[in-house]
Amino acid sequence: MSSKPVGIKDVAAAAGVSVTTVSQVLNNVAYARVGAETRDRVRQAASRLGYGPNRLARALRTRRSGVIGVICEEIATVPDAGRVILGSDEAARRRGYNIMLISSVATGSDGPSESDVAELLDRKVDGVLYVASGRRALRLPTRLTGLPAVLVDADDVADTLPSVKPDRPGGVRLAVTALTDAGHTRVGMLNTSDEDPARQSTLHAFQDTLADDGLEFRGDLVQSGPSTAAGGYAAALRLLKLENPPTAVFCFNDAMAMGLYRAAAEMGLTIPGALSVVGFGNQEMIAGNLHPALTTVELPRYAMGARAAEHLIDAVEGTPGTRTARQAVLECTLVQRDSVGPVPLNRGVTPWA
Amino acid sequence: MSSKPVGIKDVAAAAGVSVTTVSQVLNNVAYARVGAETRDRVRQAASRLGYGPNRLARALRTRRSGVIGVICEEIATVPDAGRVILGSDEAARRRGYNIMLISSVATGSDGPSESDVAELLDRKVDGVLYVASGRRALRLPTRLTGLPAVLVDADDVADTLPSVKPDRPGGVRLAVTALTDAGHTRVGMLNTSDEDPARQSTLHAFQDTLADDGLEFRGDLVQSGPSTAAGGYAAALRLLKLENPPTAVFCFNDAMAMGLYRAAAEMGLTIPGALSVVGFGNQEMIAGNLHPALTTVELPRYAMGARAAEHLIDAVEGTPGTRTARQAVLECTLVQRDSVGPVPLNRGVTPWA
DNA sequence: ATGAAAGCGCTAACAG
DNA sequence: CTGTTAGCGCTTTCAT
Repeated sequence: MSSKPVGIKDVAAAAGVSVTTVSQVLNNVAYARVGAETRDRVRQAASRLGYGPNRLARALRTRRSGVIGVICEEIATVPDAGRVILGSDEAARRRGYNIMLISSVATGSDGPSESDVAELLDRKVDGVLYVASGRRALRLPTRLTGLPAVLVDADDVADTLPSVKPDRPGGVRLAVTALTDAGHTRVGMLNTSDEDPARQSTLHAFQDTLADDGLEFRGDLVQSGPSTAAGGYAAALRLLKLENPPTAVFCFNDAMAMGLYRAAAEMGLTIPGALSVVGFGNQEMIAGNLHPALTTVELPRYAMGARAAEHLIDAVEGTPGTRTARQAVLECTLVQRDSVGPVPLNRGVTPWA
Repeated sequence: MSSKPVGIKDVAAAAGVSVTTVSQVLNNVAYARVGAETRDRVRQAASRLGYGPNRLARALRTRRSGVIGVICEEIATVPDAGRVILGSDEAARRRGYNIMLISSVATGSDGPSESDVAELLDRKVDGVLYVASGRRALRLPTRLTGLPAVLVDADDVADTLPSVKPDRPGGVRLAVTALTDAGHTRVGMLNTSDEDPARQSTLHAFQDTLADDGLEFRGDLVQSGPSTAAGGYAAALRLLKLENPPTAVFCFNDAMAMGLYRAAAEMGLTIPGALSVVGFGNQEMIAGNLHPALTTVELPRYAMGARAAEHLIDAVEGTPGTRTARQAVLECTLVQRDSVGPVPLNRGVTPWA
């Protein structure tokens, strides 16, 4: 109630100079030629008064708000949406920007709605970050044209916007290799049967890794189901009841791995003694709480957010036309816990010994 | 690249009126007396040109930005932080506001840092929402004084700010009652042993509910451990190995319930056949994926965010001094799934029959 | 080496 | 009923 906002005039008065000088000193204007002693006086006055520039006024004048709009799909339901937001926020703030967050619902192949974008446009954001919930190709509002934008975990149909995504194939390679490195040669997979853009690519990466390791791919060793624990359980049962079941299983996600745990327990198979498993996604809630704790691969959510923000700000500040690399692909990491072990003695290359 | 931003002047020119008239029409200024025909002309021109007011300029002039700052602790690690943010965003946008998001780390009993608040102040937000990660009492930066603020799931030490929180005791009652309503009389509890503000209150609510249902409270029926699956497992083992174990268990959170599932499985106790369980928190990742699916109580995260935003905006727009109710307490809801059943035949009031 | 003044796009008195 | 004008707080030419 007490303190009225202190403006540039107050600082000028306190320092005994004009507002011009204050502005130039505080903004470190290159060509400004101000005496060293004056500079000090200004800076001291400013900090003594607790002066902070009114960013609204500055934005109006400079046509640069220092705000980036972040449109996030399904923020409430997507696991770890918070991580990418944290990444963008921290990267943005390091460069003097703040983020304006808009949550949206994902509808079909559409990207942000016209009205979401309109709000951001009216707020004069310097650029927009679109955080997708299901890595798919989307169509973008026409109004967005002209504003720098970058996509997180998605492409636009015109393939004209920069995007940053996780290296999913690399991630599955990490997962599968964790298994083969432990000596497993019969490795199975629990894939999703859902309509998911990652379904095919995950399977292919699985096959490729096997091939690179000189292992034969056997179609019956991949079973599918809905990507939930229940789906994983059912698929796992089919997998483990095979005449010649795998000694290790890679799962499409951690929830399916959770289902696999149950199937294994029911069949008296201990993990990792009789069966090794690795998941995907590193849902802490699942992976950290399963017993034994699940080895899985983590998507670089934080880095994706940070990198996207960096790209965006580069585009905002760079000469219009100096677009940087269109696509950034970030590495996943393997989170090693306790679900991978050596090949059980009575199983292995020669089945049922 | 093509369209230059259309301003109020363009609309005025297109409609053949002055900017004043445009402003008044578009803002529905009460006392403005403008002909109906003129209004139409203005509105049509505006929409034809795709005019949207420059919110920065408007804010500068009206001293109201229409932006609320949301400081969120631990956005990346707190489960469902996204839900409260979604709630505040949707509520805010319904009233023409947008949110500027700042993520912060939770440090001790401190609230938002001085610098986080300073950034928001410079941006001229109309108010701030502070979303805490661990419902504790916190100290607020002095600079915040004068700006409307509301706390989500926390109190300030001075107890001077409005806050909105979940009715945890009510939630516990819901959980325990689900058990007693099914006929259980020997109900146990898995409590956290962590330093957690909710530890005591959860226990008390448990006791109170039992008392209200005319049930005796027995200290040995509550076992504690770290609030993880591992902690829940260990505590559950102690509980179930009691000479006279409970037929139903209420858990501090869903992770501990997950541990209880494992303990029960190892001891050959089926859920809900031999043992009923209800969790707390509704972590979908756990509750929905356990088998059988876990009955648990859900915190009103979305509603908390929405309500907090409503409160805040009321305070922003209301006559300074017309503060509404200081505290809002929102109800939890029971999410019924498959982990609660009747009292097993061979157990019950008379133990070991 | 420093200051005066114009103006970013809008709203709100005040005139007509 | 509608138009003119003066700022909101800042940056930035242009004078001095």
